Amino acid sequence: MTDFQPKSDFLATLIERGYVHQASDLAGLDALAAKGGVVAYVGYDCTAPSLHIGSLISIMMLAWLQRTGNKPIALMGGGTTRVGDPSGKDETRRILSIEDIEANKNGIQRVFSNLINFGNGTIDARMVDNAEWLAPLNYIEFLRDVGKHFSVNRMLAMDSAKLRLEREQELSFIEFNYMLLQSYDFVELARRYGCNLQMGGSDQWGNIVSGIDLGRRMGTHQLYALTCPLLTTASGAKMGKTASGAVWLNEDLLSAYEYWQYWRNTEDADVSRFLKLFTFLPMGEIVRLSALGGAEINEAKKVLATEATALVRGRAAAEAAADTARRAFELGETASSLPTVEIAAGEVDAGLGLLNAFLKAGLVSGTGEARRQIEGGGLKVNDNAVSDPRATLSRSDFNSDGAVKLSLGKKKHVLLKLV
RNA sequence: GGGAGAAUGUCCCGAGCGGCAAAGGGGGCGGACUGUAAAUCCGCUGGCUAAGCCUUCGUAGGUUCGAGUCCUACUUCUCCCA
Repeated sequence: MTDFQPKSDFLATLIERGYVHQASDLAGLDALAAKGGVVAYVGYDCTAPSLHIGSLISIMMLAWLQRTGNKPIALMGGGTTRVGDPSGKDETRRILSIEDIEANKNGIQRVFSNLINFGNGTIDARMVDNAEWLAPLNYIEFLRDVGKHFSVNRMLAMDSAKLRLEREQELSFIEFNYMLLQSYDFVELARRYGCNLQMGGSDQWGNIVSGIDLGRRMGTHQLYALTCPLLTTASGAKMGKTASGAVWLNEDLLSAYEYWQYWRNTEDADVSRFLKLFTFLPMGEIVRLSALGGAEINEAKKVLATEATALVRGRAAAEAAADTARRAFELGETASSLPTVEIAAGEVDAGLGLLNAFLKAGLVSGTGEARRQIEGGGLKVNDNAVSDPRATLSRSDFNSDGAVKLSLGKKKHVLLKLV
């Protein structure tokens, strides 16, 4: 892959920035991309009300595709989610109701318009839902038209099924069918929209290639596959997980400030890779930032955080998050833009215990945890460590704006504000 | 259909002669060191109105002063035979 010299901007960019893990026919795809002839899709399951950063790479691939003169399609798995993809999963996922799937779909769709332009022009992106053609399918017809092209022997040999079988874990028939549906999606998109490339995470390789195969058997034009690596951090953790859960792309599930913080806390060894994958910064700038050593690399992390946040949440939100962080961490100020929780003045006057104050602020999950954190020196009120679990909050702890700063550890701060 | 085994702390894996809030590990959180990094070291990791009280070992009963541990039934999963 490294010795391939792409002629198209699309592949040149993707390869240079580290998006490419595996591809079915690089030369053929390159030729197509060089003349702006690629129509590529990525499918997204509707299993949660928002995508998280695990899906961000593939969205970036769609964005680059458009920026290099080709047409992206974002496919919502409104149909396939009713079945459940077994790829890379140990256990059967619970089957979601159709209402949940629809609600999730509505949440997921929102992110895309930040990164991709939708419309009716040749290069404008399309958003489609595979429920459109999967839901009305007739079982017998589907078996005759599509099912006959699949070999169970071959399907059993593919990783998604093989792993389950080897580990003697349940693989239900409904999941086993997922591959057929995803393959059929590819064919359907080829027929409807001239789609000729499917991209996705490396765990999707089997499903994608089997779609190419189905396309050939069902007489579509030549189809291509391109996968990106599944991301882990330099220290091996899966990306997108934090203490409080996934790193969501939607604002209502994770504030811009917290999203910015996620990127700010990137490990040194990941900075260069993430700048390439999760920003549109030109390579020259990335090379310069990546060369920063020691404490200076923090500058690069701030750029990464702001750029990555701007992509998904908008430039203004990203700048605001950066500013909040700068005040809180570098100037030691109590920035009024920190996450804020309101509290009734009467509650404070009645004598509010610190334990419960931290609980209200959402910094601890219970007073038990608050007690433990006090023992470990992890709780601070207005930057002063708390030592007495029986202490209470009083009016004098609040500043002139009627706010106290409660902190858990060095990074998590919440303002309690009187109302 | 017959036989054998398993289910443990609401993140996961996993020990547990009738005295158990229950070993150990991973993960996570906090502290120290740093640079809001990694690595390393230390502490914590059921809930609460907290020297006490309450609720936990698949479900429901039973034996016992006392049950995660013994008995019975049920549920689910795995394996072997058919």
